[in-house]
Amino acid sequence: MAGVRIEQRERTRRALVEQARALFATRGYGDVGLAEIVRAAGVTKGALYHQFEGKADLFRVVLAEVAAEVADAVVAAAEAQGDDPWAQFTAGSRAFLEASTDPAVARIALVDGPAVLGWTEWRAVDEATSGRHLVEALGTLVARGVLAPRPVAPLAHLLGGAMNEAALWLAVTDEPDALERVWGELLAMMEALR
Amino acid sequence: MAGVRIEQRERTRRALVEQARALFATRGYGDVGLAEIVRAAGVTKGALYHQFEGKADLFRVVLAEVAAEVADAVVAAAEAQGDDPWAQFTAGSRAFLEASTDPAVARIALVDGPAVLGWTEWRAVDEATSGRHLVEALGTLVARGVLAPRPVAPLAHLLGGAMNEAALWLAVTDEPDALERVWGELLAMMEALR
DNA sequence: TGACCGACGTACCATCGGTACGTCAAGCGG
DNA sequence: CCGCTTGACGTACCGATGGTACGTCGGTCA
Repeated sequence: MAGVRIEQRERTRRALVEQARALFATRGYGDVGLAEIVRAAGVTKGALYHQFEGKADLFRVVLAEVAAEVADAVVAAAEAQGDDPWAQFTAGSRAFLEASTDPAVARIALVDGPAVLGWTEWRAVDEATSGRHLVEALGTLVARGVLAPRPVAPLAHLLGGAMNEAALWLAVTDEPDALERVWGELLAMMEALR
Repeated sequence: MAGVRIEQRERTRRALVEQARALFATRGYGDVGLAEIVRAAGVTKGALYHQFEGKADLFRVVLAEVAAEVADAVVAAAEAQGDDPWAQFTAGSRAFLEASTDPAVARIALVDGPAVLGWTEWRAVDEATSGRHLVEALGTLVARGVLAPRPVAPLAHLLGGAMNEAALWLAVTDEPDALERVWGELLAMMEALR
């Protein structure tokens, strides 16, 4: 059978996640109540607490979705380059920067994420999505001799933090050429490591 | 006429800020209620709302205090060097990293700060404290020809973000030599800009 | 077909941040 | 020294919030 149960289940989960994502993105986790979320999704609090463990758990799912989309953009950009690891690295970084510049992404993934889930759990989500690709890219660069041998993990933290902060700045600034200026500096910073 | 009024005023403000800071540092802004804060400070909610505009305003004062202390540590470390601008730059950066590695500082200044006040206002606090010194240090490095002429603002964002992320990692990790490893990578990153 | 279970709505609760208002003493002009 | 003002604070209370208990109804399956 088609499974009316799981179909219904998935429909309410999708509605809750989508509406919660839209509300969290525009007004932030703290300023959005469950009543508003369930009203927008067309269900009740009973449905929400049946599908999720609570407000924070719903946010966790939203964050995972956002992070996965960003990671997909990074992978797509990297794969669009040939098999030049340096080009893949820079293209992936630029894709991350552009994707995270979306205010909705920045708000959920970079501002509320660490505060709601705690930094450690937030870091685990990042490590499972975009962060992993950054570590892998740096690893292959070292393995191929493009980068001098060095500990990859700390460098990934530094570069990731730099890109996160840059994305947050780009998300709120209104200078039209800000992205290119930041990207220029970031690229120079990465080139200097070569 | 010592001013019993302003003395009393300052005493309750100090008590509230100190207790709030301790509680926010250990359990985070969201998990600490006003009732607990005023109980620890030995006053009531009436006193809190007489001295502050609300919970977020109290947090704002706590954050300003923490940020000022970090900035003081940065300035002290930089001034301990002679008038070598590069030594001042690196010493200040290292002092920032060490100060922000304190879990209490990291939690308040780096995790909850942006979420509670919003990223823009949080950035303004940083810009008024540690961030300002970073921009100034980079400015003099460019002016003295130590660094090639380049836009300072984006670079400050990138370096500041890198150090923030590094501090957060150091605040939760238990590797004993993590600080030296991260510092080594950060120093290499900064040296590469020379 | 009847027992079971997953999905969900309703009613309710404790607690939270925030407000209104009363009280009391310090300050201050006369 | 007196009386009025005002700042500092406590008490009682409010609406809203996240979370829970429980009832119901329809799909599922032996």
